[in-house]
Amino acid sequence: MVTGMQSSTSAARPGRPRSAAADAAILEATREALVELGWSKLTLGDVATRAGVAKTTLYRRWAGKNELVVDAVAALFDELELPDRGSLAADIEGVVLQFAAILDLPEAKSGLMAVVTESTRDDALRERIRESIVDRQKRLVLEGRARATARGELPPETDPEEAARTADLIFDMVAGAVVHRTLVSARPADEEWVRNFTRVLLQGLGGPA
Amino acid sequence: MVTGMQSSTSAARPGRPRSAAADAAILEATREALVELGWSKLTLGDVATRAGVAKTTLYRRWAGKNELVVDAVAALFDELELPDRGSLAADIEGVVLQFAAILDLPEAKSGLMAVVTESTRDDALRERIRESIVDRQKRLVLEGRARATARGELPPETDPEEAARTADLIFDMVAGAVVHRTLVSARPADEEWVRNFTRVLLQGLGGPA
DNA sequence: CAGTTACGCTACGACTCGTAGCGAAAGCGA
DNA sequence: TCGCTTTCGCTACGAGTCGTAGCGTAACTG
Repeated sequence: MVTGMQSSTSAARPGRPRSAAADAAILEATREALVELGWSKLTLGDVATRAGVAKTTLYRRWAGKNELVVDAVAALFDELELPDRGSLAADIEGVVLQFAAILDLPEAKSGLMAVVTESTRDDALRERIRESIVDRQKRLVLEGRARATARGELPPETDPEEAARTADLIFDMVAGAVVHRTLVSARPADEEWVRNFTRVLLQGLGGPA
Repeated sequence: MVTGMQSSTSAARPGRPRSAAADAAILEATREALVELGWSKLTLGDVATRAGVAKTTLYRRWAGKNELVVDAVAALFDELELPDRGSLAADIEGVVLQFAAILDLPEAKSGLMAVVTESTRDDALRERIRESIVDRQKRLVLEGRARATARGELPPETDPEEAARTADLIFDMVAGAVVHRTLVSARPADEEWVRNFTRVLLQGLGGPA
């Protein structure tokens, strides 16, 4: 969730507690509005109406459109997993297809890209995106590499700093390619594309066709 | 420029001609406003004031914010070139560094991402982006491959359909990785990163470190 | 000079923004 | 049961932006 609450298990403060149901309804209404209206035409007043809460309630919990949409979209990426398919190539293909399926949702398309756009001028927002979305998924790269190393498909890493750099690079290459394919080229990241992508990623451009 | 004019060298229509200087001033003012205000806070009224034209003039030429920013940003990418550096790796590194430098401009960051975001809900806008930005740069991939094939660094393509698919894949991988590195990871695509990226792209993950 | 188009300017209704103020509701401890 | 505290829904508000219409003037053509 990562709302800006004062967290730290404040454990039963006095007064009326915030409605957890309202939180869920607001986030769901936000995703719904993203699908129907897109980012630019989404208004907080409309979201409040859809969620059945007052506009003021919404402003009491989120600072603005950006923060709200980050939370609404972040949940979509939490279901990503890396099932063990027996080989590095198969593992990559599997997780990339999952990622592509999520990115194919209209609420993910417009929501994620919009907050990334806004983050170019808002460092706090960028940090929030990194915490609640990006860094959480980087685990997939580390896990996949660990498995592949155990299988003997990749040489063991010696320099930990070098290893971290490579992990970041892989993440940028995988996520970047899928996003560009889906949003800019506007063509589906289907099985055939993923197969070709994985081949180039593993064997390079000179590899067998 | 790619404004929606009726083109086809309409050759001296009657009446007062549109001021070319106004076009240039508006696009320049748009880039300036993107730097200072970012996408979401950019208003067409402000752009008109900066450019020294009336707001109505602006609306007579562009349908809205999206179309205006596409034209304002497209020009930034036209200076990309592919100087012959003697090897495929060096060619790639050179053009990627150029691309990264452009993406580092604030007006490119916020402007490009914003219109891509809007294009998820506007097919006409996406097509406009493809025409005036994306497809124009795909030439770099084709040129680089042709050179590499001539040098013997890549096997000659036999199936033209397969060749086109691969070119699209490469473009998504290169552009996507640089964009993700620059905007999402928010770290510089400097020489070291580009060197590592190129190595993985050419030799794959299993290649020598 | 008449015809046509672009221009700058002003004004407008419609909409969204984010906030303030109010009374009522919901939880807590005494 | 009674206060105390916080949240809630609701209404209202000034400020700002949107996109368009109307008007008189400027620029160019035949």
